[in-house]
Formats: sequence, structure tokens, C-alpha cells
Amino acid sequence: MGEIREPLRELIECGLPQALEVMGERWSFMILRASFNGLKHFEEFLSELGIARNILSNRLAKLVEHGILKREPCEDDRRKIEYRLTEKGFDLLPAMLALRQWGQKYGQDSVENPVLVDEYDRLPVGPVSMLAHDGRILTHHDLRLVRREDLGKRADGSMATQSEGVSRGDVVDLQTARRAKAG
Amino acid sequence: MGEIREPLRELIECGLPQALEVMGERWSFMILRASFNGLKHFEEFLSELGIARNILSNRLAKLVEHGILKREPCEDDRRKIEYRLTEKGFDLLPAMLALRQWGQKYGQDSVENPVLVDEYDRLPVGPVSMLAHDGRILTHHDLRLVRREDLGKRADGSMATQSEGVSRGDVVDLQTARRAKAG
DNA sequence: CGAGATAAGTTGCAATTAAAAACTTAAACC
DNA sequence: GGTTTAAGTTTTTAATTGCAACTTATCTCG
Repeated sequence: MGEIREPLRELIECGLPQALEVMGERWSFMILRASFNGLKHFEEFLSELGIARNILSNRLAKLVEHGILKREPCEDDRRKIEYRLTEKGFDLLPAMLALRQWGQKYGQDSVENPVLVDEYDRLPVGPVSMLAHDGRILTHHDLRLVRREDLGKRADGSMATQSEGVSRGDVVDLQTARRAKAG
Repeated sequence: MGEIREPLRELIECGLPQALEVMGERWSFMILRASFNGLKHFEEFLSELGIARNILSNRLAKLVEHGILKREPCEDDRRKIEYRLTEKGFDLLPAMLALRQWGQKYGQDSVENPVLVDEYDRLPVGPVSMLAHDGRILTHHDLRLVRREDLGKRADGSMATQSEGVSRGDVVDLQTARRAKAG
């Protein structure tokens, strides 16, 4: 990872500061998890999380403002408000799960129950992974930063392309095949 | 995701609070990114991140304490200290990258340069993904919480096993095959 | 209908945490 | 030997968090 580095000053260049603007605040991820667990109402979050009232109010407002949760009054009881995850909110799941798996890996081991599974076969999900364009799982050893104009240029001078070799399409096929087989 | 939910009170059950203990603090992820970008010294972090001296000092100490960075005096200049990522630190990369890709997806679009690529073919990495035990990419629609004793029990009563169907091993084979082909 | 409970907030005030700036210590450089 | 650099600490000030009490609208029950 030596030679090239990102312009760390120009925050605009990187999605991380943008993400942290909302999710970097205390409680944001905990609220997200609660939301994913099906909690919908203010008083539910309050009692389940043990967060302060005003902070919860503030955080929910901010999450709604950023389009992670949507806030809508309940039809059957107009005192109640429903906070529900949006697609944008669900898109934070890989980040949350990765963080969580990391905490699980290095924290004191406790048998998790309930377990997060793939609905299809109800077997535990694997680790959240970094993938190459063709679906290979990458480790940090495989990563590198290159200038945009050097994309695809290999050390040996040969040129890689998206279409070459195993493509993401194959992975999708794999999925379809898998479903067909057991379905 | 309706019926079953995690015991949100018992924080011990979930890796998330554990992870957030360190990474939930402001600047932690930014320092991690800087570290991943090859920054090693106090004054480098200081000038690149625009963080306050005392906070940086405190955060670095905490990251070291949690085994995410290791702190070692420089041989050639004994004023200098090197802060470098440990394996545990590198293991946070999926979480950081997921967060970052999310920020990128929903923030104002800017062409990132340099680009994070797979060293092997120098093509941009794909999105960080949640995977099933067999390597299928999962969306939030595929996820479900089940009681530990119900693992593998499908709705139709049939029983899924780890060995059945496409296994993670196949994915590894895919990777090896891929390398062999173009190498 | 009216009293009391419930839901989702707000407000004010104390405690904790972050930020900015100046100070410290030790090693390097010239 | 004086100056600069690196990595901190300390002190002071500003912002954030958390707690407890208060508010407003709605619902439930007799």
C-alpha cells in the first residue's frame, strides 16, 4: 500500500466522511440494529436501547433527515409514529454486519442466539467480504490504490478487462443454479 | 424479519456494541483510513486529518490498547513512533470499505482517484457483500433471524446442511482457477 | 363525557467529551 | 550549543450527552 495514497484532506473525495456524518454519531448504529430487529416506535427504542429521550429524538430526526429511516404516523393509533428502514437504510446492512462480525470475532465469545441466517436454507450467513469485480473474495493483501488512468494496467504490462475471465455474471449464475437445484 | 428479534438489552449477545466501543468514537474510522493509506507517524495523522493534538493522542492510545494499531519506536530516528495496522486492524477493512461505499453511493458523486483495486488485475473492487455460507451474495431480503435450535430447518421441513450444494470451497476453487487462467 | 394513561416529543441543567492553544521533553540536525 | 522536530501533556473553552421534569395530543375505560 506504499506509494499512492488518497488525498486525505479533501474529504469530498471519499465516501467515508459522508457516511460518518450520520453513522459516526453515538447510537446511530445501535438504532439501525434495533430498526433491523423490527423496532418501530419511539418508546420501543427508548426502553430497548436505554438511550436518553432527547438524544433518541435527535438521532431519529437525523436518521430521517438523511433518508435512512422514514417517519410515518400510525393509522390505527394516531399518537404513534412508525420509524422504518428505507432502502438506503438497508444498504447500511453490510457495514453494520461487518462491524458486528468483527466485534464478535475479537470480543469475548458468546453463542449468539437468535442467529442471522440466509432465509433460503436457514444456515448462518458467512463473513461480510470484499469482492473483486469477478466475485473473488479479497483480503487486505489483495488491495491496492492506483491512479484512475492506470486502471487495469498490470505489473507485467498486460491489460485486464472486465469481460475477461470469471465475471460477476457467473456468480449470479451460480446463485440461480443453486436455487434451482434445491428448490 | 418480524417474529424473532435479538435481545437488544443484553449487549453481551451482540458484537456491535463491542465494536462500537472503539470504532464508534469520533475519528476512529478516519484514523483507520489514514493508517490504511500508509500514514504512520503522529505528525502525519495530525496534519492530514486536521484533528486536535490531544484527541489524536487519546485515539491512537485507545486504538493501540484495543490491538488495532501497534505502536513501535522508529529505529533510525528515536523521536519518531510508528503506528501500524495489526491483523485485527486490517480485519476492520470490510466494515470501513462498506461504510465508505455507502457514503459514495448516496453522497454527491465525485470521481474517486486514486481508486481501490484488486492488486491482481488492477480493476476496481466490487461492493462489500453479505455472503451465504456457500458464497451466494445476499441482500437484506434474504436475511432472517432464527433460534439457534432451528438452524437449517427450512419452511418446507427439509433440512439444509453445510455440505449440500455449492460450498465455500467451490468459491475458493473459482479463485484459484481464475489465477491459474490469467497467471 | 371526563379522568387517567400512553406516545412522542421538548426544555433546562449537570456531567462528560471534544477542540484549540500553549507548554514539555527528548532526540536530531547543523 | 542553539534550533528544529516529534510526540506528547496541560489548560481552558466550546459542544455533546445524559437525566429528569414538563408538554401536547390522543386513546381507553368507566
